[in-house]
Amino acid sequence: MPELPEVETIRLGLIPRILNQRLLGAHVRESRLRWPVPQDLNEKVQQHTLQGLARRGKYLLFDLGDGGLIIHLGMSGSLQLTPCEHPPGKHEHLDLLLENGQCLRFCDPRRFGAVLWCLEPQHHPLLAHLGIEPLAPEFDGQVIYRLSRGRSVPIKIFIMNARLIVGIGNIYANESLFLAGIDPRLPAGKLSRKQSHALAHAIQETLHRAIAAGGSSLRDFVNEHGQPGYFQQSYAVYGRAGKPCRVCGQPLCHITQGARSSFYCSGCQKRR
DNA sequence: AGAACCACCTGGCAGC
DNA sequence: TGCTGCCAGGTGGTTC
Repeated sequence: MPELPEVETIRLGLIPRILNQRLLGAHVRESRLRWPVPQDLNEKVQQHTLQGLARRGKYLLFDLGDGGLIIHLGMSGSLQLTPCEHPPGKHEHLDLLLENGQCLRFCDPRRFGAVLWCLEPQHHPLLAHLGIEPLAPEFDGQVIYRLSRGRSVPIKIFIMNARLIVGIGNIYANESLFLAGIDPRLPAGKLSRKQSHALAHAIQETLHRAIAAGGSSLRDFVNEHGQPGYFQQSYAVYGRAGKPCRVCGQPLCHITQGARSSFYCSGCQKRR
């Protein structure tokens, strides 16, 4: 599933290719996404110029000057630049038609994603309650320590809560906690200052590494060129239940937290 | 306010 | 080989 590094990779890849392009319209083939795609999307975007592409958490914000698009890739979404005449596949639900003859094609087999129009995307209700960006300079151990006081939820659930910290999905939550040497079951409020700093550092390190590697966390993820990413090959714990820890050799554990799989090493990751 | 749980969706895969 | 049924997972919403 596209996590923050994948979304950032897509954003960085698209910027030089679509910025300052005029939109000739939008072609919607399937409007039933997480929320319905606006019926009049074609009229909304027509003749607008793509002036910017920002990101908030995993939301991509396309600045069209007078309004903008909010796109979320959900769990299986991707965006590809492709010639307009290229026939769309089964799950390629909509095209944004560019003046250069290409289209930005939105594909999402599971339809958990979203394509919305908004006059002021930065102020959309969906973005209003989002927490701190883990890649922002002000994100550090002090922030984690302060946010986690008085909270009893397991630390893994805590770092995946987008109202507190945005963009950390299941895979990178598992990887970050391993790198920080923290047991995913540890109540957030029990985190020491030292652990908070280790965790902040581990989260940033994990995300930066994934972005540098081209960012991918799902077999069917493709970037804006249609190439698969390769970060999934270097997971330390995710999906490796029963296999030996790459650090200490102990078999890795698998538990369920908040209806999601957690993977950890009981030797390397401590509860205090 | 915080925590727990549910709904949405479909490709992929295990089991028969 | 083909069918059934379960799982994964981000996020907003509901319930406790």
